[in-house]
Amino acid sequence: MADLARLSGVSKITVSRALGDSPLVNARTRDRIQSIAREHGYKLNVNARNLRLRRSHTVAVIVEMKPTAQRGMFDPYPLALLGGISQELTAAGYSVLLTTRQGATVAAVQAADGLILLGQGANQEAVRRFDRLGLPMAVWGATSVAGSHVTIGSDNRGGGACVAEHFFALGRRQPIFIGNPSHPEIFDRLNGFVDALVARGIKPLLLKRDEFTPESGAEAVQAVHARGVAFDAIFACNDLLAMGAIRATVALGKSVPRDVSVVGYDDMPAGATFLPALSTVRQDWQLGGTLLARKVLGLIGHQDAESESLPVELVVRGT
Amino acid sequence: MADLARLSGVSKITVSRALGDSPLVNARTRDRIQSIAREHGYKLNVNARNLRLRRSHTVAVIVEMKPTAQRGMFDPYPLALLGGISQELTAAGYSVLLTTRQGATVAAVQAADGLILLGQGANQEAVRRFDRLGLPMAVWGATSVAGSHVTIGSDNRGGGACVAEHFFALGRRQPIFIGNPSHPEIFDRLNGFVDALVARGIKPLLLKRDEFTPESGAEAVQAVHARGVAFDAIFACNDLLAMGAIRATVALGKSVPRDVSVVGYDDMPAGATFLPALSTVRQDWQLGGTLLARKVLGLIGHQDAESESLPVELVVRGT
DNA sequence: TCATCACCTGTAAACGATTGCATCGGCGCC
DNA sequence: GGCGCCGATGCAATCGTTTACAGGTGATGA
Repeated sequence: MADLARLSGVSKITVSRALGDSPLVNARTRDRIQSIAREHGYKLNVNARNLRLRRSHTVAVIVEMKPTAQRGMFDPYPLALLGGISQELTAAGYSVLLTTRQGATVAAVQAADGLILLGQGANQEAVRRFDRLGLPMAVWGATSVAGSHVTIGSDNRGGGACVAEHFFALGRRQPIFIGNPSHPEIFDRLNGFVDALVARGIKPLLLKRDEFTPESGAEAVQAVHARGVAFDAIFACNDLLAMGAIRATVALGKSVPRDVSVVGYDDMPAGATFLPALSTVRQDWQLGGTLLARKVLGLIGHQDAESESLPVELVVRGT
Repeated sequence: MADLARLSGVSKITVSRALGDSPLVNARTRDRIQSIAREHGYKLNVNARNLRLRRSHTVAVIVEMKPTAQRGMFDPYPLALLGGISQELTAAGYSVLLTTRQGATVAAVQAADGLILLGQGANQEAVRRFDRLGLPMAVWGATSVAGSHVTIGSDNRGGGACVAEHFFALGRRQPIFIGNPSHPEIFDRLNGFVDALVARGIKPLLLKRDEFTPESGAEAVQAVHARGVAFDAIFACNDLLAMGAIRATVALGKSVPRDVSVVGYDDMPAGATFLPALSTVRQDWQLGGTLLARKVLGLIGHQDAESESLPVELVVRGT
C-alpha cells in the first residue's frame, strides 16, 4: 500500500480509502489509484486488516469426521450442508475455516468470529465444549442443550411421526425402529415415531445400532429374526441402514413391500434406483446450510437469532 | 501479551518467548508465565502473528460445487478427500480454508500459503486460473495441464484398463462406456478402457453423459437401445450412473449379470447393497487427501514434489 | 581487579492496514 | 474582507506479535 502511495503520488491512507471505495476520496483519484492497484497486482493483506479491525471475518465449521470408521466419512450430508454454508458466508465476505473436532484446538479456530457445528454426535459433549468458547455459534441437529447458541435442524419429530402415520395407514401394526438414539436427531425421530404410534395403541420395537451402514441395518434385521419377533414395518433412521435392512428382510424370505414396509431417511441419490425403490424422508440440506450461516452472521452482528426447524417431506416410493 | 507481561513482572518479549517455548528464557520463568497465561485464558492473536511472520499458515481448498444441480453436491468424494486433507494439515499446524470456485476471489484465499483444488472440472479453465496465482498448488485429478503445480489422482487409466480386462475375461465383446470425458479423470478412464480393448480387437461404444446421476445412466442405456445397438457390458464412470444403467437394462428385459456385465466407479456404500451387488472400482480417497496435503506442505517448504498416481482396486461383486 | 563468557532479559523497530484529528485550498455568504 | 464551511488529503498512532540488537547480571579464570 505504501508502494501504491508512492506510485500514485498520494499518501498510504488515501490509497486505503480509495481501495475501500470511501466517499471521502475524490472519484477521479479513487479510480486512478484503483487502476494502478489492479495493474500492479496489489493484494490486500488480510492479516493486517484483521489485526487492525480486531475481527477475523472467518467462521469455523466443525464437522464430525471419524477417520477410524472410514465408511462414516462417506456420509454425504455434511457436504450438502457445507454447500449452503459456503455460499452464504462467502457472499457476505466471510471465509469458511474447516476443521474436525480434534483440530478445533488450533489457534485459528479460536480466532474465528463464529462457529458452526455440524453433527452433535452421540453425546452432547462437543456442543458443550464449544459453547464454552463464548463465540457466536450455530449447531446443526436437534434442540437439546441449553446455551447461548442457535440450533438449526430439520423436523425430526415430524419426520418420525409422518413415517408412523404412513405405516399405520398401510395397516402395519408391528413396526421396528433401527438407529442410534444417542444422537439427539435420531432420538427425536424415534420419539416422533413412537409417540405417534403409541397414540394409536401400537408399541414399536427399538433396535439400537451404532453404525449407519448397510451391514449394520442387515444385522439389525437378523437380530430381530433371531429373537423370533415378528415385524411388518421398518423405519431406519438413515437410507444406508434401510437398504441393508431390506436386503436382510428379503434374505429371510419376506417380500418388501408386500410383507414388510420400509422407510429410510435422507433421500440419498442411490435410494431412488434401489430395488425396490426406497421410500424415505427428505430434508433440505442446502437450505439448512444457508440458514446456519445466516444465523451465525446474525449473532456476530449482535442480533437475536432463533433456533429453527425445517420441514421434511415423506417420499413414498416402492418400499 | 502486554497484560501478561505486567502480571508476571517481565517484558512482553519474554512472555512471547516463554509461550513459544524458547530456550532463551529461564525454565522457571517460562513455566510461571505459561501458568499465568493459562489461568487468565490468554489466546494468541493469530492475525498479529501471521502479519509479523508474513505467512498465513492456511491452505485454501477449492471444491467444485454446483449449487444449481443440487444432486451434484451429494457426490461424496470431496468430503472423503477433505477428511484426509484436514487431518494432515491440522496436524502440521495449518488451517483449512474451504471455498468454492466462485468464492475463491475473496482476499483470504489469495492470502493462503497454498492451494488445493478438488475437481478439475469439465475443462481446465479453473486449473489455469489458479495456477496463475503463483501459489503452491496441488490438484486432485489427472495430470494434464502443464504448470508448476502437482497433481494427485488415482490411476484412472489403470482403472479403465482393468475393467476392460475383466470384461474380456468374461467373454464380453460389445462393451459400452458411459460418462463425460471432458473431465480429465473420466477421459483417462475412457482411454485406459478403450486402449486395453482395442489391443484385443474390440471397439467399445462411447456414450457421453454430462450428469453423474442414476437418471442419466438410465437414459444412456435407453438411448443405446433406441439406436438398436447391441451390448453385453457397461462401464459407467461412476456408481450412480452404473445403478441407473442397471435398472434401465433390466427394464429392457435383459439380465444383469447374465446378459450384461456392469462395473461402476467409486465404491459408494450403497453399491454393496444394491441388487445385484454392484461391481466397481475403488479408490483410496483418504490417502489421496493425505497426499494432497503433504505435497502442498512440501511445496510451501520449497521442496520439490512429484505428481503421484494412486493404485485402484477392482471390486468384483454381483454385476 | 578486570576481561570474558554464558545466560537471561529488555528496547526498539518492524509487519500492513485503518481511525481520530489536523491541515489546507477554495467557495459562499454577510 | 473576514468568517465559516466543505471536500479532499495527510500525519501519527494503533492493532498484537516477533526479530535484530543491546544490555545486564554473575561466574570463571588469569
